[in-house]
Amino acid sequence: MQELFIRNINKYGTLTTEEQLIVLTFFQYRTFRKRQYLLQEGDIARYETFILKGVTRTYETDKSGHEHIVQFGIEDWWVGDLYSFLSASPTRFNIDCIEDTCVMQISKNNLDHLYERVPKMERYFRNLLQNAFIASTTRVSSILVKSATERYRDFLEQYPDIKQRIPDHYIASYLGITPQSLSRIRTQLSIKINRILP
Amino acid sequence: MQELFIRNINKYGTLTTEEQLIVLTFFQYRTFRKRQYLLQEGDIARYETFILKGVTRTYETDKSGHEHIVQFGIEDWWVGDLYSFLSASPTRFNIDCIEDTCVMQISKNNLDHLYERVPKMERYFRNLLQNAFIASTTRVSSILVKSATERYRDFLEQYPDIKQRIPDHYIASYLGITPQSLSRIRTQLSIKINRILP
DNA sequence: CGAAAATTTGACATGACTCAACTGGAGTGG
DNA sequence: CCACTCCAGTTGAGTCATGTCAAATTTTCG
Repeated sequence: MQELFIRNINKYGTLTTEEQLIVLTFFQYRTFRKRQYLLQEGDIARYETFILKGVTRTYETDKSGHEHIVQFGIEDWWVGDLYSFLSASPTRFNIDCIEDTCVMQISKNNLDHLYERVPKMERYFRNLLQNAFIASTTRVSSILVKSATERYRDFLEQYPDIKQRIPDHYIASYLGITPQSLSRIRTQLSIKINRILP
Repeated sequence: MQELFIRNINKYGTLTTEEQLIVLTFFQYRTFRKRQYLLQEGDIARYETFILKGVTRTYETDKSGHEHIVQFGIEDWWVGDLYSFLSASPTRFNIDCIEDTCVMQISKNNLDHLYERVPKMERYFRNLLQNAFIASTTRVSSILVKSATERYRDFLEQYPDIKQRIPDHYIASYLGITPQSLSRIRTQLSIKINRILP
């Protein structure tokens, strides 16, 4: 399964077989059960995490106790709290698994060493961060600019396959609305569809 | 003024004097007037931009014609549309100047060459992107989790000096609310303050 | 099968928006 | 330098989208 990881790295500059082996020694393979935490509010994020298989949710709890999902993680994607990881300060996020999940993890120390040992990885992470930043910017713009209905449609389009793997109330939380509102949006949309396909 | 730029780069691994000179050859110094566009919707973002002096706003126009500010740019910060820049596709953002603004700009070609010529810059941009990504994640979380009033207070705290330089209705747009709502929030807050300091 | 969780639905409350009018200050042209 | 315009900011009234609370229904999973 770890070849998914190597393939991901090779997207941004191919590693030699030897480099691949070196890189892997800096990572730790781990598995998590459904509902298990990868990270809990107040912890320091000791690892950055690449998902080989499974789904995670990164969420924050507001002062009235409601959860807000900031990001989903799926195969071939990184999750973590970069701020906590880099500054060794307590995180305000929780990350847990929606499915049983297999990951590769790297510690701050190992990451620092990895950059020295395999300089190509500097470029890999730069590219990764470019994509993550672009995705995050798109998310900001989408929350500001679009209606809940549009955001839901975009979500379905962007993750057509993920729909079956994530309960609706999590999607609602990600969209920034209540499960009740999402339910109403869905009936609205299906009414429209039924007008065309009766 | 350009020493601000060099100092910024040196935050993440010091350049030799020679490297500094090389780096500068890849950049272009430019000035923009207040209200002038750095980038317009539909353009391809040819440059990434470091602000030496001035203030910019990056905004998007929704289908009913309302503007939504995604980011402000001030001294010592980068602005641009990274997606458009990297993919050479038309941008959906506008960037214009709130004050007369001086910048350093680099093209995609020059940036690619720069990485080869001065590999340290790879690390600089990685670190830059880390910070940008963290900032963007914080913004997402803040929009999802906090009320408009809280976000306004956070904004004032985060940019205490910027308040005088940015009209309120831009701040409202950045917060994702109308100028009217912000005005009401402000009177609410001043009422509360006056109760303590009558 | 049965308990717990997820989803839907209804009634009502509320925060934010729209539209519109008014105020005051900044900038411009005669 | 003043008069005028224009734009930002404020305020009020009414509306609407979304939230809250509560309950019914459906689905999931031990």
